[in-house]
Amino acid sequence: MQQPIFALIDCNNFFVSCERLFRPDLEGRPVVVLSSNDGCVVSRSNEAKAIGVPMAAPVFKHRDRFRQHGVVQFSANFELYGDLSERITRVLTSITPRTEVYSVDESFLDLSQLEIDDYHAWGRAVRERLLREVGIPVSIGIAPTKTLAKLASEYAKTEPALGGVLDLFSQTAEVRNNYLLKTPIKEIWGIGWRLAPKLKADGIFTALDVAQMRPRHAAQLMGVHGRQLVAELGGQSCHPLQPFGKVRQTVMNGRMFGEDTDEFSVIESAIASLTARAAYSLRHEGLLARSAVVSLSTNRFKPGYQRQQQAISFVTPTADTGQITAQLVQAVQSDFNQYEQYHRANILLFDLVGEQSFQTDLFGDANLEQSNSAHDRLEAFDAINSRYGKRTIRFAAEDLSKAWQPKYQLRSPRYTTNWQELPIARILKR
DNA sequence: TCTGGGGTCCTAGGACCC
DNA sequence: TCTGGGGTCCTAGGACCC
Repeated sequence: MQQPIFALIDCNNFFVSCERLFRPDLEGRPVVVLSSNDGCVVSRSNEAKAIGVPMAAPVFKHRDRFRQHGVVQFSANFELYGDLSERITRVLTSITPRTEVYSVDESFLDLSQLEIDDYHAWGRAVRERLLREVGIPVSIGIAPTKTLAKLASEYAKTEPALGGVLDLFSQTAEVRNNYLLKTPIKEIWGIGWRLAPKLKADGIFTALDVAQMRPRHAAQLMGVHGRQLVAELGGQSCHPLQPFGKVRQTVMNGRMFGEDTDEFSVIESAIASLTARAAYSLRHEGLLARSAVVSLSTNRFKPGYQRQQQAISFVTPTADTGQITAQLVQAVQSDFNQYEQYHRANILLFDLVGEQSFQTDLFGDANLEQSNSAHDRLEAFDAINSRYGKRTIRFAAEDLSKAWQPKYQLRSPRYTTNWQELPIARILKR
């Protein structure tokens, strides 16, 4: 088996870059994209980083700074970002099918089967092509392991002299070690805020220190991940390319409400809507759930924070929106307290099985006819929505109330996925 | 007043069994 | 009834990622 050669293609400030694609007037200005309810900063342009807006900053703490520097704000427009992400994936898979879509803005490619003389030049060409065909700038790191490719892409992003590409694969061990030496541990993929102080207490400060740890020692401090981390930083690959993605284990859907509520009908409406989305994901991927959890909570930043949670399991695995909603609403009702101000609802579907392979319960045969008719009904339901637009038909419970819906006051048009919101070009005669 | 959403994997500890 | 070792399964929580 040939050694893999990984390229990590990482979109620069992805959400902000998507917004700028349709607003070229925002080039050079500080821009941020905000999470649901316009609560936190989730993407920042370089100019926004430069004036000191931290990642995940709560917006209300930075209002003054935003005003002072004329920071342009957008509510997250995931439909737009998802569509542009797919366009990038299409280009990358045309380069090689050995592509793993790691997240909405990152993909790993295995280059070991391609004939490439000069990896840096290859990276530059891919970068140019994505800029030309999709319009999104990327950074590219190339290395013998995913962890090193990730590290390389960070330098490709921040050191302009590299032209957006860092090839650590073709470098000598000495050059590679120099990069490891100047990388603080918290920048390493897999070391977060809990492990970093623990390692520092042990005298480990740089990626090179980690690479030189005894594997046993690393395992003691960080569990099995530690051992893998030492190997990966040393150039020995532990995380193979997963071109077909990982099999999904759960479907989660949760929202903070636009405003807090003590009305059960509002909560019922939220659960119905969250379930509709989650169950659709199941059907879309040909999956059924055997179990679910639903939880309600009050605002965790207010005194008296409460969280209640109920688990249910289904007699027969299901992706039926109506059935799941009914059971979740019933479960939540038992603990509902009319004197609480609820702030958030979450649902989690798990114990997933493929719809082909699921085993019926003891009474499966008796239910078969019923379950087939439910299946046909949902198929028609999804077909209508796919043809005429999302939520063209929906369950009545979803519309009991809109009070829970998050606010997206600053959302840009869905330029590429909604006919009503296409950009309009005007040609001026002169 | 205002603090995101959606995931994965590992581990420690309890319950239960022989 | 108590004692001890060792195995399995389940669950809650921790840690990480984007």
